[in-house]
Amino acid sequence: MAVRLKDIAVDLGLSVVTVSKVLRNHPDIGEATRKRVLKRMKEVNYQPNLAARSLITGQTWTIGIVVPDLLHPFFAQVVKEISVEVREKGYSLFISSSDEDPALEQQEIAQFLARRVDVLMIASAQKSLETFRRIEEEKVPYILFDRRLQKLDANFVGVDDCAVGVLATKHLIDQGCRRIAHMRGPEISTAIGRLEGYKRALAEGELPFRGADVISIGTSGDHRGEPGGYEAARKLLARKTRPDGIFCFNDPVALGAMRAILEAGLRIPQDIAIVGCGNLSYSDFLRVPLSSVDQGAASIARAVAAMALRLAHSKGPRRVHAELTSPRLIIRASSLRRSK
Amino acid sequence: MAVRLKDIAVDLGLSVVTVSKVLRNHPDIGEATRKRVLKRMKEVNYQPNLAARSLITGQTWTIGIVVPDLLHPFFAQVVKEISVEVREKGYSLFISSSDEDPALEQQEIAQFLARRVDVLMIASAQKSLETFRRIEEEKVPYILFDRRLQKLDANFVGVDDCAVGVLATKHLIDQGCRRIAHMRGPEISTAIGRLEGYKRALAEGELPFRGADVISIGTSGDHRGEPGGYEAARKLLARKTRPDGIFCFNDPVALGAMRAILEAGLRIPQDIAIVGCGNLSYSDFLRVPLSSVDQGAASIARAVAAMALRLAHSKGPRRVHAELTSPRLIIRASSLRRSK
DNA sequence: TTGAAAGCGCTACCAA
DNA sequence: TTGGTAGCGCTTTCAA
Repeated sequence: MAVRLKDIAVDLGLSVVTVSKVLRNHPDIGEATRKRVLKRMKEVNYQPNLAARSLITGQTWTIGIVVPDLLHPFFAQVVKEISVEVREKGYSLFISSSDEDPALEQQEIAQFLARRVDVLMIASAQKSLETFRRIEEEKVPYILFDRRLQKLDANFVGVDDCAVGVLATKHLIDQGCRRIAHMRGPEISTAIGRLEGYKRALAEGELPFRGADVISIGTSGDHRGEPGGYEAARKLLARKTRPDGIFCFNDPVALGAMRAILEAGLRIPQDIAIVGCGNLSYSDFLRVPLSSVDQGAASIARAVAAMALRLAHSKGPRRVHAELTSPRLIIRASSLRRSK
Repeated sequence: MAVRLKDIAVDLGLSVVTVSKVLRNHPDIGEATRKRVLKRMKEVNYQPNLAARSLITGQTWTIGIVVPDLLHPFFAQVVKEISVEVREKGYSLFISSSDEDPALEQQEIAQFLARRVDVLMIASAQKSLETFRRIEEEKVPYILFDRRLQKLDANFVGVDDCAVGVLATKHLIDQGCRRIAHMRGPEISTAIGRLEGYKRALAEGELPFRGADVISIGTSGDHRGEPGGYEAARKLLARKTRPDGIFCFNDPVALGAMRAILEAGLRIPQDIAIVGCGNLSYSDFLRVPLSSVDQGAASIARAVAAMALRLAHSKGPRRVHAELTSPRLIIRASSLRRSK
């Protein structure tokens, strides 16, 4: 049905090989022949069958990306930017949203491996290394982004989560907060890093670290965090001494916390200052505009894409590489207690 | 490098054909042989080379989806849900975010056609029919969603945009608004339909339609609409008589409008009531929680996926089919002037 | 500069 | 029930 190399070859009285060479810009082809072939290709709107090509070359010019939740603006933006970057180089992008389910994620990765993607990009919900060992067996290069696994020495691109925690917490200290709580995320690297940064900033600010001031918002996905933040804040407010600042794992959690605080008749930031993370698109328009640490989705995406293209073209064993990007604090009303 | 059918066949002293038949659950295979083969496949973790299979069968088990902006929550959700639906049936999803650029979109569609996707799903930014004629030439089934083109008789799934306009406008009338403005979107079917619904609701409510009350927010992408809404509202407010209700093409536009209105010292909804469309995730947490028409992204996604699976499996010429889903109004403070 | 032959990994068809 | 043969559309190698 579709036009094949052979059809063009027959039309022009040439061999398939010659036409194939023109297609791939092979140098030893006469100028006249090349022009004739290209002209004919245009005329019949020839599209090479990429499956046939892949079968021989072993390259598919496809990349697979797995994110825990495409609805999360951070991941949506990363995927969008990556799609632009790799398209320019002729790659197509397979997408999968794993819904934070390790089993589903594993299944999708297996699917992508079966499709012989040239590179895999994964913001993983895995707890074990099994899946990655499998990928390594297949010798398909892969890049983790946003989240990494302890004990797994793999390519990685993500924000410096410890710096996120420091930035947010130090800012709250600068704003005069003296009892800062932290609503931490689940047991993944991002939450662990941000907690680490929180502790470090407290230490630098000579404030005591109290284990009770760290409250967990459960194990469900990121953007499901609003109810989690609400519950956590209610618990904090029920205590004898309440915090005067809260660093929230992410923005949805911060929204939930804000809701509970406002409901309790307290003021933000005067009674409790809030900083989130993620810099949600519409943070400016909230009841109290939300201060937030921006992870720089665009620069992460660019770094992932660049690394992927490097990996796709390099042959043989590759050295593992990790890239940390710098977060940026966006100060809004929810944490601004002092005019400068 | 990777395990092939042939390797398994040799290991077990069988022919490639027999192993291939086991792989595909072909009936005429002895139970004993089948078990041996399956066992070995597990052992060596066999993954069939899908490119080789596609080359013969002509099916790739891939679907291509093109959206104008993946960062837009509506499209992110649609893609996410579709990815879940089609994955269950063994399909993988190619994604592309066209950035509302018809040329880029066309290029990506061409890429997907070259990859011989089994179905295409497009929320299109095209103005002309050329691209679609090309797709039809290739006989690849395609589905438009969210937006459709006049004069193009194609498969379509989307919300009933006229109903969106009616729902929003009628609600404003019910809330006592008597001079309702409409901030309309660019020249695409969604904006045209919503405007149509606006007019219809006015007529039903026996309110006059005034051309001047329809104000355009420019041609840039959906989510870029906040500045557009702000500008449009400023213009409306500068007039001698201002509206007491505004139906906005989408939520970002509504946010912009709200900003301008609050800045001008007016109250929402007492002075001006607002209804948007899209039901942004965090509408509840806005300065004034925003009433909005929900397009039902999930049900649109399911309908698109179901239609795609039908098309992928049906042979020969297919009848074109259009499916309209019903919008739902989510009432929040921005339009609630009367308690019931 | 051009092309014949071989083959990528798999499936379709038909014979044993 | 099993398997030989042919071939999907293309690239690779090497000879002309």
